[in-house]
Amino acid sequence: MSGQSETSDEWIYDQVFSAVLEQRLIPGAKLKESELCEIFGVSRTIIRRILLRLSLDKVVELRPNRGAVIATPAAEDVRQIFAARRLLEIGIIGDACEFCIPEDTETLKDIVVRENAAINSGDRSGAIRLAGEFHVRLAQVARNRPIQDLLRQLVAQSSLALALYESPGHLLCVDDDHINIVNAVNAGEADKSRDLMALHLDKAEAEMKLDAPESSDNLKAVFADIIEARKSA
Amino acid sequence: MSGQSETSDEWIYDQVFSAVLEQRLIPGAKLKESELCEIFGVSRTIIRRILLRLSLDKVVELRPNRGAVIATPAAEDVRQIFAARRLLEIGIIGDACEFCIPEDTETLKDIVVRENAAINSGDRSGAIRLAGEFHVRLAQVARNRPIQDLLRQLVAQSSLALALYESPGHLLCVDDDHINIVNAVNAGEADKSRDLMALHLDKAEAEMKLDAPESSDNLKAVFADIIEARKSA
DNA sequence: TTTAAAATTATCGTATACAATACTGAGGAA
DNA sequence: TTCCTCAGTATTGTATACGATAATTTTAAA
Repeated sequence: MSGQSETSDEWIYDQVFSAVLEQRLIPGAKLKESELCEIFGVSRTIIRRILLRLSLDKVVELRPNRGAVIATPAAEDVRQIFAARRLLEIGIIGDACEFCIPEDTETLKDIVVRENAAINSGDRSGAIRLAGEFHVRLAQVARNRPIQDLLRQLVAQSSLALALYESPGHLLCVDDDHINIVNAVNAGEADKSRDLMALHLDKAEAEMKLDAPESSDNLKAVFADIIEARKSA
Repeated sequence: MSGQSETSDEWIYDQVFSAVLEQRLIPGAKLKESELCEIFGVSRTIIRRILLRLSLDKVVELRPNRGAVIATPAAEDVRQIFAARRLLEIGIIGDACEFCIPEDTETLKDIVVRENAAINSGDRSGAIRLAGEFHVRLAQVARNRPIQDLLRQLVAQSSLALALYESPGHLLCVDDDHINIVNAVNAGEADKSRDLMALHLDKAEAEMKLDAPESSDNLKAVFADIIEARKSA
């Protein structure tokens, strides 16, 4: 939509998104246009364009005449998001195995290295972002642009979900899932890659406490223990 | 983004999209903002928002400082779009069979009926739109909102591709694919549904002349015969 | 006649102004 | 009190103004 600004837009979009990943912006937080204008030094025209994009990616919710807030996906939404990811990612990994060239392997490994570095240095936003980029890049290796684009949206939503549903105090930790997948894909082992990916996605979903009652705006639910105590008394 | 205008936005978006489906706007056609403003009686603010959405859906291409044009997907893009659709639609149809309730069947059948009516009355835009809606609704029956949203984008791109690549003079004609799929899904026959859907998508892709050289802006390619004739002379 | 460069025009990109809507809090009635 | 109503304020939605970039035409020279 803009020449130089395609970059500026992207930057602001990423800044907001990073704030979500780092839980500086939690689901439900209000995004006042005028404040964002001051922060980023641009007019509402720009901010509103970015809010629209974020809303189309389901990262923020645009409430007519009532402003934008960080989206609050329900547990069921997250399950569906992961179901969609399973379909796409397991579906394309065969092609990824077929088309993977050394350069692709190089790129993927580099992402994993940087991801682990981010985890070790406590760069939460960077780690989540790189984890997401890994999955999107795999779609690129499969040589399917539309799926890559779709996956980008799903990954963004997954990242938001992570901020909402991960166990409190849960720290990101290094595991070998990603690097194992790269190696299997690089070796062209389609079946093994599929299995690894399936397990990895299951694990990622399991890490979120989707079964827990949503930390809701339902006060009775939040203070259920007190209500119980009063009943006994 | 707007209260009443969420509706108005949608309407203008659909009007532009319909023009594409009816080939009143062909790929490459320029969409001048000021003209769209006059036509729809709104300011550039609104038009630009809609153009941004159309571009995110890959229906129009936004060229920085050079305006918007109807997108021109390459043959390879269309193949990838259909590959993505196969993945999603074949992937979810099992769930559709499982969750389908009479009301869903009713809705789907109604779409097919209206689609056939549109075909018979020569309503090209309506027919293509309803055909697309059929596929999107099937994702809804599968109870997966994210996939439904993703499919909506893919279907929009497919429709654009249809305008580009269908055989010249090719008329839409009634076939039983959609109604057969509804019946199989309604009966809960997962395997049969999958097969029908796979064949249907293959057929839809095959109807486009993706192997033909693109009717390009490459003059030498367009007038290759003349060049050959002169060589012989 | 053709080409190249400069001036002109048109269109896009951003900021801002104004209008419409929703939020907030004070005052009054039940 | 507690609830409701009605200012006043704040925030969003749309239109418009202005500056920047690209397209076009004109003009002049080869």
